[in-house]
Amino acid sequence: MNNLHIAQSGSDLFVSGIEEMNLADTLDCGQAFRWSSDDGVTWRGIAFGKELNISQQDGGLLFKDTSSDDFDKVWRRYFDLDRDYTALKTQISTNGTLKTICQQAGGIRVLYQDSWEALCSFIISQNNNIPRIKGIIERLCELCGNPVGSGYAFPSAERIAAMTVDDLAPIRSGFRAKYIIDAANKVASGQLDLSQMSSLPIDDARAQMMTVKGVGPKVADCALLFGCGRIECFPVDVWIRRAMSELFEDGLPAVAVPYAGIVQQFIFHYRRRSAAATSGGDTPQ
DNA sequence: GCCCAGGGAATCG
DNA sequence: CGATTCCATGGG
Repeated sequence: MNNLHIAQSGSDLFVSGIEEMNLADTLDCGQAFRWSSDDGVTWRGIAFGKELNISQQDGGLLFKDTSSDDFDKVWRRYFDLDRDYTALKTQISTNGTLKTICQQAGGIRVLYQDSWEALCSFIISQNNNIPRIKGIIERLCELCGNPVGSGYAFPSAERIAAMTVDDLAPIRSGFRAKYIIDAANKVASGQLDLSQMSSLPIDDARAQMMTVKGVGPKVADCALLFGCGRIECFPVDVWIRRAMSELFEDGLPAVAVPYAGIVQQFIFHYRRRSAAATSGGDTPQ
């Protein structure tokens, strides 16, 4: 088990007992698209309709202006703080290659995001690059999200369902606009019930997700992993396909299968980081 | 101009 | 079935 320690100091919350975590890697590895930082230490973002300023310092996480209520209801689960990543990494490190990956990319935690935001975000991600994905999502929030703090919340499915493809022109999402609208319509109408996705048999959940136009196996797995807590999902994109053929020709080692989604993030980050290191750092961040 | 980007739908043998 | 091609847009 984790030995999480939570201390209040004024209006801030300080959380320690998670020394193996790397906040910057976690927020900037391409699993969530609404976090930004000027210095790589302090991060600002909006999730579940709440703005957060957070930094990693003195061996812990500093949640600025955060009530223990918000921490318990939102951030504790969002940052997956009750999972013992140390034990997980020790277990999968019985494989030599995974041990190296854990050492170089094991600070990432899989964020538990809002299911609708995750579905919509990974629809936008298809055949796209991370900086542009962030831009499209930011414009979508500015276009029709509710104001929150210094920014805008991610718009609800109902709000987007009230719009047309032409209405989405300002966000410049290209051919993905029609997919966003279809997803919003199916979620807002109840035809796709995202609240069931955390408990449905995984093949049923995946099939449900794929009833949305523009949602195939990869986007479905990303939405299930990052938005519905389904860590058995292992989304395969171009980076993972490359990494797997280079590092694990016989597939994911059995010891990692129960945590496939978390290990996928480690591998994804490890592979992209090595690409950046060997190409002069000009690889997309 | 080219190629690629956290893919998927449509089309064609 | 598997293999191509097209899809919008922006950066390198």
